[in-house]
Amino acid sequence: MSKGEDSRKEIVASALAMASEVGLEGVTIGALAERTGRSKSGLFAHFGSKEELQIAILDEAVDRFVSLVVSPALKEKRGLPRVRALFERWLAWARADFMPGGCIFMAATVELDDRPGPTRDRLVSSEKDWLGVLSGAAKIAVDEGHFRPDLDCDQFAFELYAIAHGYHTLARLFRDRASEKRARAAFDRLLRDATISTETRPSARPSAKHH
Amino acid sequence: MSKGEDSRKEIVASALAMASEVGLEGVTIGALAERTGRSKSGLFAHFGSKEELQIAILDEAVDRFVSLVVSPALKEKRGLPRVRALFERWLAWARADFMPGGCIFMAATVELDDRPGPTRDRLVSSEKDWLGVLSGAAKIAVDEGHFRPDLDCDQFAFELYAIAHGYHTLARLFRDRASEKRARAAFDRLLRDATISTETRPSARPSAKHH
DNA sequence: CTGACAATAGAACGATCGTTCGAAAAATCA
DNA sequence: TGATTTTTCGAACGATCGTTCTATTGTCAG
Repeated sequence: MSKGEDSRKEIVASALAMASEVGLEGVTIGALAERTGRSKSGLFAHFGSKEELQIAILDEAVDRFVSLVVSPALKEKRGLPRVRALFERWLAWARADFMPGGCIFMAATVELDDRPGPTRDRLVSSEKDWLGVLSGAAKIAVDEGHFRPDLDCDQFAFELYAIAHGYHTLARLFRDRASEKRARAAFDRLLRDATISTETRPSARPSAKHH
Repeated sequence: MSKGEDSRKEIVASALAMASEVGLEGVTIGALAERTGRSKSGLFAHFGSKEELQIAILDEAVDRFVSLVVSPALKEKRGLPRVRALFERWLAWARADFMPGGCIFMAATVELDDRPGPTRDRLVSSEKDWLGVLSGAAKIAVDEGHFRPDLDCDQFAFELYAIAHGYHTLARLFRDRASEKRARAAFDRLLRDATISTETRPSARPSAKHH
């Protein structure tokens, strides 16, 4: 690896940590330069614009997310074990030490939801992918017979997403461990509901088809 | 009302709208002055510091939240109707036209969770209050016999909180109406679980309760 | 109408923002 | 090694940041 790639990697890693604390916009060229012991212009030359730096941060985060959350979970057995792994690793991701300010995606979502542009586009597509992974994992669990056949997998993904966001928000705001227990309890309830077949519920009839 | 109070109100209202789009830190004195047709220093004099302006924004948001969400819901019948009203009004709040950038509390939470100070303290206490209202409403529903007696009301509040945050996040990120349906479905599932007593869950049994 | 006081404006402050440019230093290749 | 390219730096740019002054305007009671 060339020298340039090396220092770019190092800069982006530092920028990722910084962005998790102060947001993508809060990662200032000057502050990042000082943090990494470089000159403003020397650092700036690696990216060409602040927007490119922000995209580099998001790309780095996606890479790490895939290698720390998605890939390991895909090595778990298909179905319920994989769904569990995705959830557990997601929780762990949100407290990763290289993001001392919390999940960068959740921070970026709030920051970018009103600012059209390539940075936002990158975030939207990666979040869409992630929801697809969650929904797909649920679908596999259905196929494996772990979940009920009429489960709405997109709905399952939404609720999983909501639980993780609720956990993250409250854990960071109140600085306690309680919300982790709450999140796990909510996840258990979600699993219970996905597992139990519909005919055991009052108003449901044994359905053959889903979708 | 004096002239000063009048313009302060007007400034804060404009600042609230702006903060929902660009965050509390993004509300710059200069931009806000131009937006409200005033001089920087004239506007600044109303607050004395940017931090005070941010607190004023949060206070204004709390006032509106109470009068648009909490108070009306408290006029609903105790128990389930009130819980429903809190949820529905919360969803509506998140799309209020005076916050074109979405819920200010959710934006502020991400922005302030790493920045200790009076602004963060204000936010934390108001979020704690809100979770207390939700939990309390669930408790009343238990007392009224609408929810099962062994319901964990704090857990209920957490899950309601998570659903609303998931809705808000995805609605703003993907700019579609789908997440509203998802949120309502998740809420229904939450209610179903809070309603059915625990002993009916493992095995199927036609319950008497429905809404 | 006048005097007191509140509200707003204008100009300027040092600091920092993202960005540009040309030169020095370091790394790479012949 | 010498030549060349890549990487880094220092200085400066105009713009904007929050904030502080002083001066001017507007409001309102006596």
